[in-house]
Amino acid sequence: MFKLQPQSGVPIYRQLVEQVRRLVAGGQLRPGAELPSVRELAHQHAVNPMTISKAYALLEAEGLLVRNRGKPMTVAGCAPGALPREQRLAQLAPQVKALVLAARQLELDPDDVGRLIERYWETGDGQ
Amino acid sequence: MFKLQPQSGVPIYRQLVEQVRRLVAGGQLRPGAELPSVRELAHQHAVNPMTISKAYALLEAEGLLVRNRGKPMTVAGCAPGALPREQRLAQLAPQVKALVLAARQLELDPDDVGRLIERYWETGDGQ
Amino acid sequence: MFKLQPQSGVPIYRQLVEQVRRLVAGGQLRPGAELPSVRELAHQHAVNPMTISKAYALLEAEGLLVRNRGKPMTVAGCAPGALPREQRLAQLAPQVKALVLAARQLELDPDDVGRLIERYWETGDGQ
Amino acid sequence: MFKLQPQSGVPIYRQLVEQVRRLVAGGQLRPGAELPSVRELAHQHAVNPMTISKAYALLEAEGLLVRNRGKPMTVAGCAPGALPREQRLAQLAPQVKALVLAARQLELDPDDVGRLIERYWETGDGQ
DNA sequence: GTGGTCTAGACCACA
DNA sequence: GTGGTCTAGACCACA
Repeated sequence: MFKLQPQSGVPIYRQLVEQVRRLVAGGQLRPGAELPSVRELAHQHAVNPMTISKAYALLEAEGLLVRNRGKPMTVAGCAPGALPREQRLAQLAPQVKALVLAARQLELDPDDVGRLIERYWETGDGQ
Repeated sequence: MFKLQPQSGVPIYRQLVEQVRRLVAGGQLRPGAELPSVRELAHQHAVNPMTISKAYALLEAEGLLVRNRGKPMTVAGCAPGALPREQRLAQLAPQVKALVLAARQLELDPDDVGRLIERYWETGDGQ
Repeated sequence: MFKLQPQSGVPIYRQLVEQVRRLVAGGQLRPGAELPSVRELAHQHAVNPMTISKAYALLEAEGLLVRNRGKPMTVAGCAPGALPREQRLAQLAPQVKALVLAARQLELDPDDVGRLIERYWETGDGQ
Repeated sequence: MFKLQPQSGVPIYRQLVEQVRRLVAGGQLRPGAELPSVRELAHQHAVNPMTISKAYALLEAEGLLVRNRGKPMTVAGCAPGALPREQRLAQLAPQVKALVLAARQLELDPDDVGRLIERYWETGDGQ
């Protein structure tokens, strides 16, 4: 469900926060849905439980997740369901801008990038 | 020449290192080309000079830049010139994979992403 | 400036969060004021730096404090300054209610409590 | 008879323990008096029975309550009856100190606090 | 079983 | 100097 890249420079807890936000925005995590337990995620990704816990705590403070004492955390009932496409596109903008910057610095053109995207889309094993 | 995003989570010095690498790989910075001074860059981006200095030091250790006493740093003469397209594409892969992951989590499709890329490409204001 | 009671049952980081909120609401910490460093506070109260850090992070998320890279955290410029007395009284309500409950269970009367309050007020060394 | 605040940061079982101690110290629960059943309390406060049970177990270990097979727990016959006022005041001290600290941080004065106490005393709905 | 709190300590980024 | 991130691991509160 989640893909974490410890090497990327982006803090792990932050990667997790962003992925949860996107899965909710995209409708793959609906209000009420249960999240994997802290321990389970920590074990799966060979990461310390506190790192996961920190991400969950931030998402709770944000109102996106709710804590259920003694039970798994869930997506908040009052969380916005899947967002309209426009807003989802907006959420992707920073990453797209960064990619465009990188591609231009590498003297590549939009078609190069488009082909790369298609290639990784199909395999789906993303990162 | 460079775009730094302090908010992105990626360390500033690391953003700078990667951008220099790309500009060299893409041929926009050719062997012998001069780089902006530490002080100038620091001032432009409202960043501590030591941060810039750290990036330059890493690039020097890597052999990509050379220090010239009393004069601006330059791209090393023995630096690989512009790389073949294949290698430049390979350098973009991690970012593309991350973008594909994000787009799929947002339930967007490749065309959505393609249109976004075209949009930001034209404006050219990178990030 | 702060008084932490590890024994009280209330998490330490939470005690700290509440005290900062009150000092800001009361005007003793004005916008722009610097807070003690994480290490200093941790050392003073014989507490782990991460515990202090967690409190500061929450207050930053709340918008009450701002981080200044490499420099001490400060009260946010846009933080509400000292609040009107009514709001400060409201902030005290939960504790007063709890105290009233406790006093009634102990079969004490309001004058008993009043005298206790005066006694501890004078010494000022509160807890 | 009891008021539990899950939000207060103080563990629920601990709130319950302290309230029983106070009701005994204040004479409202006399030796031999019956306590509500675990199940009943758990239901009333929407709390897991094990939480109530833990509080009762601690009070039993302390000698304040006794378990009666098949019948409700009771206040121990050998429990100290109502305590002298001095001791009851002493029991209130930590909370009063905490309140004084909070009030001073909020730049309130003893009269403000006194009026608040009177207000909540009358309504009697404690917390 | 669930998540929360705290410690001791390493190492990083930035000023 | 400042704060941030992460680990390994103990122990707590609650279901």
